[in-house]
Amino acid sequence: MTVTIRDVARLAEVSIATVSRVLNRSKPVSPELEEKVMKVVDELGFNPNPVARTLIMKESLLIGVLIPDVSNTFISMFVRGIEEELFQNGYTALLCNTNSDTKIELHYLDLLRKKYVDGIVLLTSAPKPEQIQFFKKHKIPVIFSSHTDKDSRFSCINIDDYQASYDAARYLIGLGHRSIAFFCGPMEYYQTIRRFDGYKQALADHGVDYRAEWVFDKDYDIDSGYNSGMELFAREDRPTAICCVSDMVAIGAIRAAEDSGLGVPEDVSIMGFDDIPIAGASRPRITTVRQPVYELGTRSAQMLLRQIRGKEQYKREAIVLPHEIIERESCRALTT
Amino acid sequence: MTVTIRDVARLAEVSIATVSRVLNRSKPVSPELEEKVMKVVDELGFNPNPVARTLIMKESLLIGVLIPDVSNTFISMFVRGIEEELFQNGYTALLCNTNSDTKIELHYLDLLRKKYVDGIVLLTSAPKPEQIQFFKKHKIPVIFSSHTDKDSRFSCINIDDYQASYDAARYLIGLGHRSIAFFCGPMEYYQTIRRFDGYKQALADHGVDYRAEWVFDKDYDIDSGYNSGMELFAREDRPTAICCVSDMVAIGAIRAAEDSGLGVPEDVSIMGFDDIPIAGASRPRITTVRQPVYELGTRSAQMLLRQIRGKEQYKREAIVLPHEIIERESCRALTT
DNA sequence: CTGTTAGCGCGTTCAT
DNA sequence: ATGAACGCGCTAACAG
Repeated sequence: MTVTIRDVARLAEVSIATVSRVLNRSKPVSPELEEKVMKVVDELGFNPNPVARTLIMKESLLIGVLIPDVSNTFISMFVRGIEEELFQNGYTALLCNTNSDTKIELHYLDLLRKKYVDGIVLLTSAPKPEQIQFFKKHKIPVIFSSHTDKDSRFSCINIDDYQASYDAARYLIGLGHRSIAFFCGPMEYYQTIRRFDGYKQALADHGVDYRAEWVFDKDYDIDSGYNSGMELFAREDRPTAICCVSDMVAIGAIRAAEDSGLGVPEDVSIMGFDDIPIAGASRPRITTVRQPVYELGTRSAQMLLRQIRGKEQYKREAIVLPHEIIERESCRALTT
Repeated sequence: MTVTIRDVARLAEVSIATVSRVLNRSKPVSPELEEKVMKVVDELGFNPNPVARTLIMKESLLIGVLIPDVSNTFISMFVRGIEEELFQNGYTALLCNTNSDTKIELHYLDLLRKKYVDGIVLLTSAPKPEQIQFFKKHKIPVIFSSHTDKDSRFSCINIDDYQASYDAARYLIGLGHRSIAFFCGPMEYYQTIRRFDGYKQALADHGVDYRAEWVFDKDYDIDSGYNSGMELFAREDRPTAICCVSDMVAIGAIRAAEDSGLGVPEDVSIMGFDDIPIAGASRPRITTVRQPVYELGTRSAQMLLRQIRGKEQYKREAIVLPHEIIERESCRALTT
């Protein structure tokens, strides 16, 4: 049925070793034989079986991509970047949604190892001890994305979450706001903590009061933004601006504002994060902190490939990509 | 380094055949030996190497997922459904973005075959002859999603695109609209054609004029909707309503309306398609045709697994999932 | 430069 | 019920 290296060898009247050598250029072969082999290979449409190859070489051209949830736009754009880069290099992505559940993450990690993936890109809520442990033990090339993982010895790529959040808050302060709420993610997330710190520092540096009751730590989705918004807007004492942890949260918050009879940005300024496509098209267009998502993906893949190819010589990299404030319509200057 | 079946056999003082038999329950083994084996398996934490297994069994527990682009929300939700179901059953998804490019599709198809994927879920613009050819030749289990592929012998799952589009147009007609534009996808897409037919039939059945200059066949994204909108709204002779091929197109169209000084739904009613989360949160909330995306994904996976497990006995299935019109704020009744 | 041979790790006959 | 031996398709020593 399927044509094997043996069939090629027989028809070309050479040994299987020779066929293997011309196909992999692993050792010199005389031009005549090479031609004979290639001819038969073309005729038969021979394709080396990658599984058999993996069994020996311990390399599969497979990359594991561990993420919380693809249906999140930010993540799917990130994945798209990874996949694009991997494809260019002959690798394929194994998609693993974990919901940030530690058990599922570990389960997948183990599965990926057994499938001999050549490397793993990890996008997780925080670099968990179990994960660190896993990669210390198994030495599988890995990139931690969206983390700035100082202590550990693993490569990582991220924006500067602290600074980005600081900049967002400062931007609002620059607009004249003195009461700024913060709609962030769960406080177990390393990312959340960094951004929260940036936010607080910006307030502190500019003499703006920090108010714990204006911090809502729900999740990254629309509903979280909406619920936080409805809760906040029902109070008498409202802030004039809100920093959101994602554009989706911002959209939920804007929705909540309208449902509470508040105008954005007339009554309350709302700032997003990520700059997904919808941010520039929604009403109002959302002022946001742009992350180079797609590039985060391609760069992750590139780093991982460098690591895979560099083997032992590879030196850990820690890349920080620039963020940028995109001014649009959802935040206005306070002219008291 | 890695523990193999041989290590287990040695420590348990049995043959590797016995170990294999208890692990796969392929043949009866005496209780005593079974216990001995399991004990050693646990102690060593032995995991059979799936690659070696694949080489013999020709099954990999890998499923190829061929899609145009994950970063499209509709698609990423679909993929999420697939992945969730596969995970429950011990399978893993290989993600393949093709941009609907026939060459890339074929390239991936061939790659997947060589990796011995157990099956493939295909979400493509149209069931192309090359694809039909491929699956006739290689007999790999496959599900065509978002296609109602009558002629072919392959299983498929979809909503009724024709009827859904018909219903959308009729809904608008029921609201009193008599001039309805259609923002659809590329006419090479089978899906586009079906929906276009449904739209035209609805107009015909209700005595509404069809106007070719009100049909814009761009793409499924925000920009397409925006560009079509800007072009249409610049004209003197405008329709009172628009049927869009996706919620993203609707969002672009709404944006274009506002940029053209038009209110939605006061000046123009705009209807979406898909009902992605953003549809219910954007301003105005988008009236749309709901597709059960996530279920489309899980059902696709289930069908594929049935096919894989049923082998020869499996009979082709063609499932049509229900759609539903979700009334929200972007369409209004015309009170002339 | 080329061919022969021994595995990679596992499932499965074929004898016992 | 159990074990020895073979082979899945390929790469990499090892001879020549």
